[in-house]
Amino acid sequence: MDQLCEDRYIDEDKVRQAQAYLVDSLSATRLSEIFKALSDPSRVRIISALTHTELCVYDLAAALGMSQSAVSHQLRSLREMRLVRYRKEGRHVYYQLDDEHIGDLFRRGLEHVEHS
Amino acid sequence: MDQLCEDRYIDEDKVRQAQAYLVDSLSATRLSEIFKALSDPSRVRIISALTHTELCVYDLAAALGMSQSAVSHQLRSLREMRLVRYRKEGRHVYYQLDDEHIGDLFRRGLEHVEHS
DNA sequence: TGAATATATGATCAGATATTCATATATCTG
DNA sequence: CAGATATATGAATATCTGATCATATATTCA
Repeated sequence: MDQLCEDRYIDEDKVRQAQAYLVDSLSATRLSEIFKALSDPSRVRIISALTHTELCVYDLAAALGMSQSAVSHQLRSLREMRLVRYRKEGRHVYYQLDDEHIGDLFRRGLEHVEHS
Repeated sequence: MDQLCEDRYIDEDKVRQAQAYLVDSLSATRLSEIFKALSDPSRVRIISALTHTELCVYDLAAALGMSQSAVSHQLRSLREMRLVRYRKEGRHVYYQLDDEHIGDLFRRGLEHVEHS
């Protein structure tokens, strides 16, 4: 009864129908994490720089006008999200994109930005 | 001279080449804002609920298991980003997606999540 | 080995964000 | 008009985030 009263004003059918299409919580979280990777201007620029070539950290920082430390911290996140991978060559660490999906999303997002 | 010394260890050519492909700051910011819209699990679930039908605020809240207030605050952001639009019908406000790009990015992101 | 170079990381801090709570506004209904 | 319903919003708060600074680790080279 209390249950009914609490829910009295909700359109149960619409709610159930919406829930049927709703992504589950785990997928929602994973999805949000992918988009979070591209939700910061610095990371967008890092990703864009890496869409055409690999770069070592300091060249990347120089190209972006960011500090080495800031870039390194962001690369750490991107690494943990498995969006970039690296290879070491002497003192240098060269980064490149590791996830074709990200490049894809990046390009599609960019199209949208450019067409509006 | 100082200039040269500061830049001594950077691969100028690589940096210039990377900069040629870099998105400009404005595009990077716009792009990051689009992705930021989908960078939170609650908003992902709101967007997913609205991909198939319009919903009024309380039904949306009920479907998501969120408070009316929390949903309303998020809808405000989504409104300001022009990602959703609404129509009023009596006391109810029905929301739907306003940006075909978002639905597109959402679906593509979801594919990636489901295939990995 | 010691100095120079390249990158990573911990601490810190300012600003952003998401939620809750209380309340305001608006609409409908009797 | 008064009460009920539906949504919006401001304040407060806890958490997250991104940058900086200082410093640690690792590699090369003289």
